[in-house]
Amino acid sequence: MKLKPKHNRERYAARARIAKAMAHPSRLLMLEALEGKERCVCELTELVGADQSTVSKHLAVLKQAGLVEDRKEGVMVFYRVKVCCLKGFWDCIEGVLTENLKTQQAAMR
Amino acid sequence: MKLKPKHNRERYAARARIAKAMAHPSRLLMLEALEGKERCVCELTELVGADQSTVSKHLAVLKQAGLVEDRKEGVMVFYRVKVCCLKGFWDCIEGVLTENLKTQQAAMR
DNA sequence: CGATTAAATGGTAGAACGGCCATATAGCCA
DNA sequence: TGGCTATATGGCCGTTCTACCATTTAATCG
Repeated sequence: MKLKPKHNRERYAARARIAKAMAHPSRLLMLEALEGKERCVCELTELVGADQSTVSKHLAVLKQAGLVEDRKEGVMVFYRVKVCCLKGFWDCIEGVLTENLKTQQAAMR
Repeated sequence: MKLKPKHNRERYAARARIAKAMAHPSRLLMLEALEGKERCVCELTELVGADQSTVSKHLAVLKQAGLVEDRKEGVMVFYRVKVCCLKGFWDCIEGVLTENLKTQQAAMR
């Protein structure tokens, strides 16, 4: 029995949406900074070193993807990581980078 | 002691390059299809259902990121996954999707 | 209330992406 | 050699992304 292609397409589209949300240096940086420790937008803005509005929009992307959630406290908004599966992601990315380095070194000989 | 920000920036840029290479439905589909089984471009083209040139370019992206490698055999080119750490990636993505579904269902009440 | 501060939103310009078509390249075979 | 097939590449165009600036919104505090 063949799987329904429509469903598969939607499945990969959904996956891609998540991956896309992570596919930016600033967002990765924030994601890592937010693991196990919530931070306000002002702190993240300082960390990233971009305009506050830019950071706010990046956070909206992460939130929309379901990767982070926020909490309002007075004037400030604190963000934190919402999911618990990021380690696998980091390990994978690092694994690829390590692999690439190896390939690159092997190619130099 | 503070870490050098320049290096950190480059590190996150490198990570983002990998994540970006995966952040497309067709590329995710191919990546999964290529796990443990090499396939020619024609087969992948059929699988994805896009123009052959489009698929070829997607494959170039995956290759450039170091995620797949290729092997020429006669007129055909066979691609296969080059890294061994994709499981962590899939698990992470699926984890987020599951989490999102849960959140969504909880919100309906 | 008015001033101040944190964050979000709207607007916009430039860059990057993604699709297809047309074309080039390369290997195979008659 | 000429024709056929599998891939890759170049070009073009519409869409999306990303950054910043300007402005709005919301909460706090005189």
